Amino acid sequence: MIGLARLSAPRGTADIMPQEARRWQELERVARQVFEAYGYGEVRTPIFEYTELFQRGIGEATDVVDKEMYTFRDRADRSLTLRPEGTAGVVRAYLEHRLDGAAQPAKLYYLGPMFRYERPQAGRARQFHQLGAECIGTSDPAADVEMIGMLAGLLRRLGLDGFEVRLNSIGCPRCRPAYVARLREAVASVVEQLCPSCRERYHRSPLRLLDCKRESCQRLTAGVPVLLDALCDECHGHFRQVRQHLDDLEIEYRLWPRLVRGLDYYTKTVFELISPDLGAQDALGGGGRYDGLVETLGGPPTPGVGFAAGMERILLALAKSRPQETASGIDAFVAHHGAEGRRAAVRIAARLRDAGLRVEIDYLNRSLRAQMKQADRQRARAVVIVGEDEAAREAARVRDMETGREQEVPESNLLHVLAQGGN
RNA sequence: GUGGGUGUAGCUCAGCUGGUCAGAGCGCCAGGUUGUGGCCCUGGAGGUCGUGGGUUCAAGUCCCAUCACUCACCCCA
Repeated sequence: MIGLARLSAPRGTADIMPQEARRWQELERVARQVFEAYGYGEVRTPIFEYTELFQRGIGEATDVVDKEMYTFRDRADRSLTLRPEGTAGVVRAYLEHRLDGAAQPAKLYYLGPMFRYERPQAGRARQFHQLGAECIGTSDPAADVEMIGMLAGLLRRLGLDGFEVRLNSIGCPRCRPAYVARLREAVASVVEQLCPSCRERYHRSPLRLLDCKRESCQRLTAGVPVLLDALCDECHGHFRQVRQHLDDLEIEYRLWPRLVRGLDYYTKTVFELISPDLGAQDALGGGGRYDGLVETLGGPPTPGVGFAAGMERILLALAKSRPQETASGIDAFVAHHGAEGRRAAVRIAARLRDAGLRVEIDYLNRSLRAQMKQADRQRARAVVIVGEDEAAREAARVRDMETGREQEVPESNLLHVLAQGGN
């Protein structure tokens, strides 16, 4: 029995206890509703995949693949990895189930745990949860906007509205290499003055030089060519249409020329939704277009676009922007006294529950006074009291906890009285 | 992986420069009310002072290590 003396959930994981779980259920319910409204169907893919899927899909040079994956070998020595994001698995399923041969585009959504080995902090955990959607098989700019609109709509529907939409285009394999070359050239003279991670980026993924948070780096790269000005005609046109659709839908956004993303598969449109209430990890969700991903994973050339949002972060932002709603109470508490009263109480509680009422009963044989206190704490609308006398008459006293009014009711009439919400 | 902060009762926290410092409030349980909640009063249960070493006559209190939590960097959801 090693380490069990401490008994705590592993670092970076958390239990979601009943009170909190209700908020999760509400989020899930609304999310499914929104997804269905947009014509998306749920897909449930495995929690783990072959490691290679993520290496190829997300990109070897990304931080996620390079140092954040939970990778292990199974008993047959296969390398498996707990999924660090949802898109790769969904695209894999799309290909495996030959959705490329079905009606296009395929519209899929998912919901569930993801895993990344990182140092936990506010809004960041090792096991966290994302909800997301993928629209595979169309390069229509309207699909890009559908993603942004769907996520923004979901957040607003939940009661969040302080978020900001940031938008950029990072081009395609036709225009990006030339830009990256120009960028490298422009930065070459100041490389030595950049922060250590930017010096690393300069070699591995120059685009990410653009969104370093350090002021010193920002200053050094201030005059660098702007990605948006370097797009090829196709990417430029696509981006123009994306903006047009956003305007048509009256979705406010800010152009964020330095927004790049940490996963290699993105092309053209990228976006993030930022919350002002979250601290350092302030992205509620983000996504973009990935026109090369399906092909990278072995399928036919197929465009796609998607997004993912952090469920913990949404809940966190919701908690900060909205006063805590009080949990609803139960319909009735059945209090009893004496052996016969207890028998009757057990029977009554079961019947009321069968009828769909939320009913509690004391199993600790406590004094009536203690049972009343318990009922009060659980915010019971009514208390059904059954003592020896009432049991003998096959009746019970019903006390309205709001008004304090009490009346004796025949057992056969209890459901009727309680269903009316008082007496 | 790097840096800062914090670890004392279920929760929020007091415990000054080492010597009744093991406490408070809330919560929980019971009683005050032989069968009746919210307010009030009384009592009770509950703590390896994160863990392991060390210094000292004496260590929540000082030192070292370690673990955990937390915030930030990095990265992202």
